[in-house]
Amino acid sequence: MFTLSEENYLKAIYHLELDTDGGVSTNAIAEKLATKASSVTDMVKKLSEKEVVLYKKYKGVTLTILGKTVAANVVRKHRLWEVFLVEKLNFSWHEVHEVAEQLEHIKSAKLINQLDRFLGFPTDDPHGDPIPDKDGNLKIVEKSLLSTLSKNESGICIGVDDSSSEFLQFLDKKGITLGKKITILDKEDFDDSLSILIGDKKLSISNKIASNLYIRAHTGQ
Amino acid sequence: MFTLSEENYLKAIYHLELDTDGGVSTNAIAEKLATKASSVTDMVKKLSEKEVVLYKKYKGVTLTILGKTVAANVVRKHRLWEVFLVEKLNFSWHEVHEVAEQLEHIKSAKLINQLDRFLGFPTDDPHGDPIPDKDGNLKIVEKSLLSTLSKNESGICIGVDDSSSEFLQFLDKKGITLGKKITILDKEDFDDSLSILIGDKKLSISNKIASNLYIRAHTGQ
DNA sequence: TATTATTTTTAGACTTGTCTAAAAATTTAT
DNA sequence: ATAAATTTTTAGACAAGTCTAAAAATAATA
Repeated sequence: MFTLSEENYLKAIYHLELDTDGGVSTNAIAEKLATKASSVTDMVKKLSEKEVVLYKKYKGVTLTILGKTVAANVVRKHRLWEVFLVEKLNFSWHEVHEVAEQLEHIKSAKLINQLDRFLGFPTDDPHGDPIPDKDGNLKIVEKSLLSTLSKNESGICIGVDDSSSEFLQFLDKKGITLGKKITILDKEDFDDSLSILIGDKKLSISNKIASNLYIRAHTGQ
Repeated sequence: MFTLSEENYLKAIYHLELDTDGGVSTNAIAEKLATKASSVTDMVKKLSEKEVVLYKKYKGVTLTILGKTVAANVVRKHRLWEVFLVEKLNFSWHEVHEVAEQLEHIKSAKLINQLDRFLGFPTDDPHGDPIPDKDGNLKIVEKSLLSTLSKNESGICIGVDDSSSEFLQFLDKKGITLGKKITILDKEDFDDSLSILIGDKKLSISNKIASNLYIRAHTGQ
């Protein structure tokens, strides 16, 4: 069994490994968890003894198969609870993270299995992130950043990169939600801003926004 | 804000105060929390500084108004989650306690308000215990132990005193559930066992069982 | 490649919540 | 009312998880 703190470290390493090649650095973990590198070193030694990470001094950290399974399960719980909060308790997508951070540590296999069923076995959380299955496997979806599309290309908005409360509330204000079709009307060379069509509305967005929106290519018309 | 441990102490004191007159003893708290009296002394000093309990050395502990509010809120959360588990996730009443012990510590006012609404503002948990309202007030219901009824009296089963998994599973096996009408057919002087009619079934139960079942007097035929 | 800068680890300390063992207070019983 | 038994508190220790400051290793640069 793992403590709350251990679970948080495993989750952080899990997320960092997804966009790092090779081991994850002590500093990276410290930054993600808003803690100190020295604390990370201590914890990583403990996790290594528990055989959930591989650790060689000064050489970074990687999850073992076991560690990956544990971490994915925490992520699974986090995302299932987020779905619950939005679908059943009328939370907005920008309000769910903080509460899910707590709920993800509740220990009960039955609870999470029944919750999964109750929610209709969802595959994605409210931010468009995939929910790991019981074995920790992630569905991989072909996705591109909106900023990489060319003029006249279009696609379906399927996720966000930055899921901070501020960004999500900004999207709400602009009417940008998951599932909507977005078409690039124009790209401005000067500042890389975009003119887009979303639903039936025309909108101008900065490159920073476009670099935080994931799009699934819209095949056919 | 209170730590998980502090919340558990407050809850224990809250429950103990309900059936104790005067302050609650250090030993009683220790027993309820399966800890040592010396640990209780330490914690009680801390709670006293936080002004949630009144404490005089060797004289026992009582909750302040603030402490009572905090404790009642934890109990409220515990019982609302129990309703959720039974009503929405198909848990049996003997399975909910352990999970609710974890869920009761999740901190989010919106979560608990929305959960309450989602469940239809329930007034009782699956064991028949009342759910404190937002201000911590408990509905008081006139109830008697089944063992105190006389021959030919009857009432509705509305709760249990012992809510251990073992007892609840025993009740399941015998078909004794909340809401059922129970009539005393006979009382045996020798061992104080009872012959009862529950629904359309005749049953013989020991005094120990009857001393753990709460009954609401059934006025009128 | 020698030197500087950065990253990582170690050493020692602190907090929270717990424990054991012994001392002090209270209660019970003779 | 004094002695014995019980309860409660104190004192000191420990584990988990964190921190700061200093030392060691690695990486970057001149």
